Amino acid sequence: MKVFNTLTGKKEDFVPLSPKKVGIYACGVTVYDYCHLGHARSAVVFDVIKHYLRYKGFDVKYVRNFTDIDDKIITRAKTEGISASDVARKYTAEYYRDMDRLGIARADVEPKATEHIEEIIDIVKGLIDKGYAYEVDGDVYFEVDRFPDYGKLSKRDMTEMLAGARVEVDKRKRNPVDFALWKASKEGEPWWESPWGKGRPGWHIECTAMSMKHIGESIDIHGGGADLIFPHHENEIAQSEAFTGKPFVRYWMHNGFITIDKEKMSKSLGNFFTIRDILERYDPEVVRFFLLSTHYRSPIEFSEEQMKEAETSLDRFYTTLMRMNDFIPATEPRSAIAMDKTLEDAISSFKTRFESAMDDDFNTAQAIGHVFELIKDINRFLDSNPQGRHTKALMTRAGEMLSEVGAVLNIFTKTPYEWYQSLLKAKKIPITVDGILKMIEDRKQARLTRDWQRADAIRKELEGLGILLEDKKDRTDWKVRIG
RNA sequence: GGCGGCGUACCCAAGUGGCUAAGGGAGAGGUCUGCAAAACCUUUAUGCAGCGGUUCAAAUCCGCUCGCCGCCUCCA
Repeated sequence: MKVFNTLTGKKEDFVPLSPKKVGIYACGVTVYDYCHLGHARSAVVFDVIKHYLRYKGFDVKYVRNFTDIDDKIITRAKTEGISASDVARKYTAEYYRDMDRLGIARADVEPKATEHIEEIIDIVKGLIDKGYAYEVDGDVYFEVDRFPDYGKLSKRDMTEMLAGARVEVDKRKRNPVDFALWKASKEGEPWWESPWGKGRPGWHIECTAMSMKHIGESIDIHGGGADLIFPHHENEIAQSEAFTGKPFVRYWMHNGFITIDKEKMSKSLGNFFTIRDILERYDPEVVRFFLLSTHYRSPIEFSEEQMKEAETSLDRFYTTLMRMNDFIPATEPRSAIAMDKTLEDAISSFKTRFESAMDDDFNTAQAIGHVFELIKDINRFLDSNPQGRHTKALMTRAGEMLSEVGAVLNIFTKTPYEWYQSLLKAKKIPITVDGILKMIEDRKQARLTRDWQRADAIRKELEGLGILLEDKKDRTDWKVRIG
């Protein structure tokens, strides 16, 4: 397995610290507002990575944190007129609401900064004792000059950074790039007792404390959005390695951004869509498919058109699945045996192809491509009008394989019926399944009497609502129109 | 200004040294169908931003140029 490591800038063989065990720490969210699509991408990507590592037989411990104390939370508390902890509680609940709807499973541990104040204080103390940090007026700063490797992740030189620094220089810092480990609390702000007085943790230190507590001093994979590389992850390395003297992370993994009109989707630009906005219009599976149809490190352009294409692709998948399902119960076990060497080969090699795509730095885009190659082979085979026990076995095998792969990617997991039902809901189509079935029945009567005009009128009426009918040999199926 | 990334067909998107450049969408033609839809078949890049170079061999490596984006401030 190869994994792209931000630290070395290369794809490397994946070798965990202890064989068959993997510790992953992914930076979660600061709970001060609703999550947008960018948060969804990170969550989906690391969720799939976790699933795939388990699929490969690793014993995975996946930790995803919440930053529940921070400047932005405090600011938000003021504007909403509630306490900082209420802000954190509220948006943590909203986070779960969105992620649950997106089908993102809970991490094994979901630690919160405020539940690790003791550990944080211990590390800050340790860093002061070791001479890596200093206290000024109740604030504690990490002294970047004391850590020669500083900049190794984001590949920057401290002296150059100073030249281009847009940061306002805090005179109390020994070096403008020094960053806060602990902040003295101002009047009215939340605080915890510490050796340096009342205060709260800085942003970066919580991840050091929580990853060490829940995984260990060295972890296999640490991930997050690419915007966390600097300063957040750079600072984490400095703190953690200064504190333990050990390498902090073996593989740093960062997902790319979502863009709109080629620009990064972000709060500050205001060009973002919240997860719930998008789920108003699209099925969660469509969102996941959209996010996985591009490699995790590349930027993804968000647009209605892209979402429609994702929906269309999924529809192709489920249409084929419906054909496969149709076939299975309809077959008489005694009828002639049909063989299709091409399909057999495609099925046999499918898992290998899927795995080699995923082994190559979790290339979900290619893996999905392989799924559609198989879909094409299945359709071709089904078009050849096969019969018999052997065919049935092939379809069953193909179906099992698709659902196994689907479980890893967390797409392709519905039944076709569930897919159309949820499209009905996502597109807010004003007719129930029973209503549709009733009209199909009426049309069937019309067709029996060869009343084509009436039959076509019913088809038209449903089409107006966004429902398409497909006449099969023995019945009529309905679908939701895409686009 | 420093650092990093990207530029593959009409659109999206894999592929990073060697068989016919995956897959999806869109378009055109066809098969099938009461009509449709779906599916399938054919078709749409002798070429991978441009120009040079390395190599028996490059979309893939190197250099330059152009264009776009990101990070350097909170950010997934």
